[in-house]
Formats: sequence, C-alpha cells, structure tokens
Amino acid sequence: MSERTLEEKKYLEEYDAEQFDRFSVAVDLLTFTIEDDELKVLMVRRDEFPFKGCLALPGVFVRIDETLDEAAQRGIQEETGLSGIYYEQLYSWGEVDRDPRMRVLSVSYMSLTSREALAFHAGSRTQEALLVPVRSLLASDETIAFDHRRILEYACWRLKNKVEYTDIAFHLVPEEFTLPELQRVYEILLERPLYKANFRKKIAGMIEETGRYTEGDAHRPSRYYRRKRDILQSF
Amino acid sequence: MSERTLEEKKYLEEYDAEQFDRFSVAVDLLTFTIEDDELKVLMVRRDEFPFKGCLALPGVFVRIDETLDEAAQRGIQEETGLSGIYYEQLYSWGEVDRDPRMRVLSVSYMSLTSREALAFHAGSRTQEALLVPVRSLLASDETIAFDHRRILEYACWRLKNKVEYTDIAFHLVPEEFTLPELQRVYEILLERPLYKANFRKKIAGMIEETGRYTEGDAHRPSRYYRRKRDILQSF
DNA sequence: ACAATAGTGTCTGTGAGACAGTATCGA
DNA sequence: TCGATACTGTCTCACAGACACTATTGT
Repeated sequence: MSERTLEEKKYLEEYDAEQFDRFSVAVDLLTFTIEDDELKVLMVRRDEFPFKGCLALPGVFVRIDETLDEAAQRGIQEETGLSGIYYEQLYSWGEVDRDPRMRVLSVSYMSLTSREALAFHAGSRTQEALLVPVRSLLASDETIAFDHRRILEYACWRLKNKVEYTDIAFHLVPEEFTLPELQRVYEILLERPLYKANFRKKIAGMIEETGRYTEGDAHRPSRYYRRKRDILQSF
Repeated sequence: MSERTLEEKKYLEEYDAEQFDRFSVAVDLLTFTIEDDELKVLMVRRDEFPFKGCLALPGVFVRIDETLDEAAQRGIQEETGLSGIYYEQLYSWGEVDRDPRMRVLSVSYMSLTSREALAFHAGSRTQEALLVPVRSLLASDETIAFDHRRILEYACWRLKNKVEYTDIAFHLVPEEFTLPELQRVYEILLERPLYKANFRKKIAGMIEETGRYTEGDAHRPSRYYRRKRDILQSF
C-alpha cells in the first residue's frame, strides 16, 4: 500500500487490535535425511515439563516481525547449522489442548538434506539433536511429545506421496550421486523394491552425467550424476 | 494427559505465557462451486478500510477455545448456511504486512459444494456474498484485498491438481448426477476438453447407477449415478 | 425422418513392470 | 577366472488418447 488518507489513518488509530483472541505461533520442523538405509528425522529429547524425557520435534516460536518461512529458516539454521536447504510448509495444527501450557498454533515445515551435509555442520547445538529412525519410532508405542506423533505420521505420508510424482527425493542425496544410491533412497521412501532398469528410465530425463565414476570398490564403478536444472518442476 | 504432579502444577503456575509474541489468527475460506459452466468462488465486497470496495475472501477470526477446523466450519456456516460440506485446510499465510491493521496469520481452507445446495440455503447473510468467476477475476488486474489474489491462485492450482488424482470433483455435483454433468465439471476444472469414452472408463470404478434417468430433454435421456462409497480414498 | 445428446467398441501409443542379458571393476 | 555390482535390451500388459460408431429421446 502506498499513501494513506486521513480517514484511513484515523481508522487505524481507533482500531481496537485487542478485540480478537491471540495465539502463540510455533513452527515445528521435520528435518528428514537418510542414514544407514533408514529414513531418519531430527528430534530432541525434552528436559522440561511437559512431556519431560519424551522425544519431540524441534521448533521455534514465530516472532511478531518475521514471516512463517523466516521462522522456519531460523529454526533449521539453529538445529542443523544449515541454511539454504530445501524446505516446504506442510500443515497447521490447531487443537485447543495440544500444548498444556497455553494455546499454541503449530505450523509444521518439512526440510530435506543429505546426511553428508548434516554431518559436516554438526556443531555445538546439534549435540542435543538426535537422528531418529522414523518408521520404527512410529511403529513403537513410545510416547511422543504433544501431537508430534500425528504430525510425524502426516509428514511421512506426504513425503512418500510426493516422492511418486516430484523430484523431491533428490534433496536427500549429495549434489553428485550414483543411480544405485538414488534408487536406494527411493526404495526407502517408498518402502518397496524397484527394478533397476525401470527406475533408470523413469529418472533419465531429470539427471545429467558428471563424467566422474566411483573408485576403489571391488566391482564395476558407478557413474556420478547430478540433477538437471533446466527442467520445470511439476509440483 | 491424565493427572498432573505437584511439580507440574507448580511449573504451569509459574509459566510465563506472555514470553512469546502473539498473533491474531484468521481462517480464510475458499468456497468453490460450478455455475453457468464456470468455476466460481464465494467472495465479499469490503465496505471498510483497508481495501474498501475490493473483493475479499470471507473469513473469521479463530477463537481461543476452538480448533482451526471448528473455526473453518463456523465460517462456512456463516457464509453459506451449510454445514457438513467438504472442506480441507490448504495453507497458512504469514507475511508480516499482509494486514495493515495488525499482524494476522491466515489459515486458508477450501470447501466445495454443488450450486444447487448453495442456492437452497441462500439466506439473509448470503445476500452480501458474491459468486465470482475465478478465472476471469485472476486474469483481470482488479485489486483484490490483502494477499487474497495469491491465496486464490494457490487454491486454484491445488484444486486443479487434486482433480487429477482424487475424486474431489464429486463434491461439486449433487448427490445424484449424470456423467455428462460430471464430465463438464472435470473439463471446467482441468481447463481442457475430455473424451467421453475415456472419461467414463476412468471413473467407472468410482460410481454406481441409481436406475433413474433425466426426463423431458429433446434427446436421449441420461442415467443418474451416485458416488460409490466403499472405495478407499487415495489422498 | 431429423436434430441433438447419451453412450460404446476398438485401435494405437506410451510407459510401467518384469526379467534376462551384458559390462567392468578388484582380487 | 570369479564374485560382485553397474548398466542395458526387450517383452508384456495396463491404460490413456483418439475417433468412429450405435442408441434413444422430442419434434
């Protein structure tokens, strides 16, 4: 908006900004990666009431002068030391009693990174962060803080779906990767084995060769590829 | 949570609920329907600053004691007189200056209904609501209130995508419908013509015959179908 | 009979699924 | 040479696309 008229200024002065209920707003972060042939998510173990001792998703409270995306980026930076990694907003959770301390609205964000990038930046703050195997956690009946079990289930479901029709899985491997490596990521996310030949045909249009090969393995070396950038994203 | 320990009660009493910034939270509603072979959305024309005279999406402020979904249902009820229609959360919008009066977080919800159901309940409140042709509105450069143009664009994109791989379009026709009618809805949403035979093969598994037929038209009558309920939803 | 719309049969091409084959490394 | 893994060729089958055909009403 450009200039404001006197009428508008008067309106703003008289405007009762307190007439509506107000909420604390948190951004909860689901940072996924692949480690040891498993899908893992970054979590923390709470050392305070409520849910003391339970696993929880890391999160930050949104400040009044930052956007939701900025809060998410800040949280990712604080937890992983990384900036510029892939992230997207997932869903907002607004149950009344989801936090026993006060009414907190949670906007969940999912971010993806390769384990290599995560390891490189593992610094002071990440010592309290844990990489938790998601499937076995969800299969167990371990208590998870707040409504974070449900959020985790939703995020896994979304991730699995998006893998089918987007190139989102590329964010879980390094810049340069081999096709057996990428295929393994797909298989872990989709929870089913894939045929080599079919997999390669499917993603042939999304990658380009680097010219480099794996070295030192006691078998045929594997080509390194990178993601082709000039393709328009479908979703 | 069941019983609370003394330690927990003490913690809650001492908890400074004011330590985090607080937001007004609104639910903005995108109620789509099909009328005159066009996709239309329910909007209102603002009679106050800001964006006086502009089209805006209807919305309600979330109350401190209701969930986001409840607020959405309440808003839908207020605007359309309808309850129990299909709705889903879309996305949360958190730009700092999206409302010049104060910091408002907007959680957008999409709801779908047939024009017939909407017409039946058009009462006192709906007189101020307008059914706006979405495509031509978005094609025009008319100023739309707040960030509602962007929200509308996002909702249209999501709707178009979901039509491809879900049965969401069924919510835009009455309980009982003919296949030419349903096909027209698909064509409007997808913005391209479809082949009769292929369309019918595609949705054959999702519908069941009612035994009734259209009457009175100067051509071959059309079968009425209804949605088959026993199919597991894909998304 | 004719106009108009509803509904069906079928050929084709594309792409996923399945599997068998070839290629290239270290030991 | 052999074990192991990388990579490729090709058959099949399901399904979407395209189009031509038949069916049934009111006038």
